[in-house]
Amino acid sequence: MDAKRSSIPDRLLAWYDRHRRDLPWRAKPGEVPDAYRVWLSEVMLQQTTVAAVTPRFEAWVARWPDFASLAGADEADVMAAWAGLGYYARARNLVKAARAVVAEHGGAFPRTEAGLRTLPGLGAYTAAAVAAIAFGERAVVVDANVERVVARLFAITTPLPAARPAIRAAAETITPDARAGDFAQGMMDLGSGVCTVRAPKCLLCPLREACDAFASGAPERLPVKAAKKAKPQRHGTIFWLEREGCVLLVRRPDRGLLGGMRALPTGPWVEVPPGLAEAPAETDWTVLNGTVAHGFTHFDLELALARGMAEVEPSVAGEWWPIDAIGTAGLPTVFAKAAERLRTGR
DNA sequence: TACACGTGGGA
DNA sequence: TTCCCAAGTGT
Repeated sequence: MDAKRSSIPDRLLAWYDRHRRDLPWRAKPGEVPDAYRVWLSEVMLQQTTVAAVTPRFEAWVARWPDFASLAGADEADVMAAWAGLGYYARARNLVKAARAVVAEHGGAFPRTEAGLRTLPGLGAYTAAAVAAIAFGERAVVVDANVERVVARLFAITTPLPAARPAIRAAAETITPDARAGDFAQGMMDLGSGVCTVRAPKCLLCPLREACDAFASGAPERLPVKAAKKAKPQRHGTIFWLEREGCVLLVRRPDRGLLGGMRALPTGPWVEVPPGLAEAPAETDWTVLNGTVAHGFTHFDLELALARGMAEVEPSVAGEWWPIDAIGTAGLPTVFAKAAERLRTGR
């Protein structure tokens, strides 16, 4: 490795010592990291911004401060606590992993990348990040920030995701044996605040002199990404069934979209508006004017809203939830949005 | 490998 | 408004 590359770890660590972000899950210099908090934060931060995670992290650790408390939690409470954060498999896997730690590891988190990797919800990134940050293991931590920084440092022009092996190999060559956790967090802070997607602040970058993309004059062109596919449009109907000041909520199947979450009953989500298909009860439905639009990762959804009074027993299993407490039900955003419209009938 | 899987914020 | 994107994982 040439001299400009060999200086990267020291330069990055020195920059981190001066500019590290103070985050609620991050141990202060000299403190011993709390593995539970490190793990929880890493899972919450998957595809989710620091701004969105911060208040949710604080509320979560106040309620479930360690593996034992989370392992003993009611799964429905956990899912409701996760509502609005998205990617709900993360919450299901948090409970599974906490229970595995208590039942199979004697309450102690595995301390190696390989051991962590066996737990549900800990993939290549999170296992490496926890091993490095919580336990000081030298692990090669590659998230979207690191991908961007490394693609630029080494001027890797292969489009993502095909570039992943080359990026990992390059990251391997600059990962130090000591302070691997600080190095990982430093790379992420650098990617987040300096080596940004648009308009990178190269004049503030400690690695500028080692960066081939900076030398090229157009670092923002890297990394190259593959073109994305168009999102299909789907249509559906949400049903608001009332009885004595309550509304019928169902629990979605454990697998699949919004799995395990409390929800309003819906019909199918399909190419053509399905009308009142699969309504949860026979009644005189009123279809509201207007629709609710919601974008998921891989399709856009337009929902018609139907209101009705329960005159007979519903045809689906569910729970009657007080309408004036609908905010405590832990509904995913798409249903919270619809509920706000339906509650008032507008 | 490719796709399913959420959401809110910035430009 | 629309598009892009964020500390990815599981199948």
